[in-house]
Amino acid sequence: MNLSQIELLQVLQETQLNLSKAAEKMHVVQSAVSRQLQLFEQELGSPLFERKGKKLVELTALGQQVMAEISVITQAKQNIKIMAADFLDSHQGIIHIATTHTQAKYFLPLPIQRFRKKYPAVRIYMQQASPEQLINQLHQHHADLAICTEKVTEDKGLVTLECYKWHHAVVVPQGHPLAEGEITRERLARFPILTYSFGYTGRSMIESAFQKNGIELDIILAAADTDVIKTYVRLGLGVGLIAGMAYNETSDYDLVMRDLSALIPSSSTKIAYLKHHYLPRYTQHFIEELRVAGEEILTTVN
Amino acid sequence: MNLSQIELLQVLQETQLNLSKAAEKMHVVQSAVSRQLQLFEQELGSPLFERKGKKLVELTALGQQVMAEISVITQAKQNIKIMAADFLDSHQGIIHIATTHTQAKYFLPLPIQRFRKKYPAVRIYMQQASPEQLINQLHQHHADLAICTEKVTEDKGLVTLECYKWHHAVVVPQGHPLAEGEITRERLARFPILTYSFGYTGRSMIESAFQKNGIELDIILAAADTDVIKTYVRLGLGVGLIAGMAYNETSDYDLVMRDLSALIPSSSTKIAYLKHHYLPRYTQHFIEELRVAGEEILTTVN
DNA sequence: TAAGGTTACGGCGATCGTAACGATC
DNA sequence: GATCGTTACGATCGCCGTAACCTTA
Repeated sequence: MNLSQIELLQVLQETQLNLSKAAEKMHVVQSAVSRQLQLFEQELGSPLFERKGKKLVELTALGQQVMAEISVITQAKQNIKIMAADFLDSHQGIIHIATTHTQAKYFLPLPIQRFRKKYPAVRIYMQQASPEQLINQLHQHHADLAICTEKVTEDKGLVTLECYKWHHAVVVPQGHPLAEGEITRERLARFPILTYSFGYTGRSMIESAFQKNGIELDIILAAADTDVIKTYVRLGLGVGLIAGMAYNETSDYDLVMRDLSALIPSSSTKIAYLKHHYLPRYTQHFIEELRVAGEEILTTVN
Repeated sequence: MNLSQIELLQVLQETQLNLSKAAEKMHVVQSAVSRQLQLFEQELGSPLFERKGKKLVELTALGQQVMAEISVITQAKQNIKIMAADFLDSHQGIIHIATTHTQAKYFLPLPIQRFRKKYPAVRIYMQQASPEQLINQLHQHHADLAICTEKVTEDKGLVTLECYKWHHAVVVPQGHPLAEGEITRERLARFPILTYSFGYTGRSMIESAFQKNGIELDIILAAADTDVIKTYVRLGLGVGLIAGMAYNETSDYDLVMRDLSALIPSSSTKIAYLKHHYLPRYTQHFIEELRVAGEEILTTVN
């Protein structure tokens, strides 16, 4: 048993058990990985893969058990490298952030700007995806941190930190009936609604708030992206149900925002990362920066 | 980075950072391990050990962090081997049990005998030690299971399962005053006491039961071993305070046992093993056997 | 001077790459 | 015939062992 065999198994999983692709990923010829896999299985005494002809099609029962340990080893090995690099220079490195559009555009700019001032040599790579995909990104080591509102607390392999709480708001064009007067769930439900797609930015909170009261919303457009929602609100398609912090007084001067904290329970945006993933110091500081910015949102809103 | 370097670090810790001893343990010459350590430190970019001259004296801060991951890898690697062996033949293998004298002599014989009937090809290695040492044995991978009454629940790295509850008893020679009449804490405390050493077989329960009531015991002999206690009771040195199941009606016919469940709260014997240690099926069955035997003790006593 | 550690060098074996072949869609 | 995997063989590079040397109790 050696580490390249371990790595091979890890890569095989990422390539749907395709030896050729795995070989390519590992920068060796295909015959090499074929042999290494044979040697490893031989050493263990049982096959790790079910084969159909020569192709690997799935993991054996043993393979599944072993694969769990493989992940542990890969993670630990990774941690050692990160620790050492962090020890050498804790002001240099990369943070891979996976987040949703709303966070990327309306929450992250300030903390990232501040962080970059303190750590100019740390690169920040940001990728957008749906919350479900974010979690995948973490598990596949394509991201170090995920920042989002939905789903992350359910995954047992993740650590989640609360970042900030916020609530939804409705935006309408100036002169729209909802721009004035008290807003109730019933009144809101009379208009066509534009809001987030399932699984995005507190959509679940919207669902539960109205369903619990037996009111059905007429959602005529669902998008992952607040800007798309605003665009169609401006076109007069209906009222926009968006995250409060996604309203910008200057650029959205033509829209009226009305707070819905009384109607929809607050949502909570979290920071998530893999439980056994060592975070270098600069990443820990980045998280601090996020939480500070989160605190500020709380205080400015109140 | 490769697995033998990982193993080297692990072994170095077990040999108090002595390269020569580590080399011997790994069956290679000393110069080989010296070079491998250098290569590894070079790869990481920082030393893992503080050196005094050429000698390694302690871990650096980085070394400590890295060492934690090393243990994880070692454990995972071990697990893979165990899993594979278990998969090949789940009726063959070795169980290393670490336990105290009391358990080894008075509890384990029955379940071990039964287990051996079902798994004749599984070797059982048993070693006796104090509860503290037992925990060390687990951490150093010298034992798979620890069976004892004290301490194991405090260690965060261990899984503990309750095995059975029992209570203390007093043994005296026939004709001794305590052989008759009601036994109270006060009455008991008037006699010289022979019981277990600190940290052994429910000794902590004895302490707390009497201290809480402001009564001091005159413990004139403390042993790790029930048989030693009985021997001196027979010589008339005092009364023996032992675990109830350590009294055997036939072989101890010359002693009188009086139950103390009313005076000393019951003790609980546990099975402990390392949290991330994979247990082969036969070991899981062995644990089952222990718990069945534990159940039986409960029912026969009541 | 014994014990622990490093450095230099030659030899051996593990693992790789090339290449030809087999199977499956 | 394109994709995927296995087998054979020669070449290379990593790692070990021998051995000489350094350093500190």
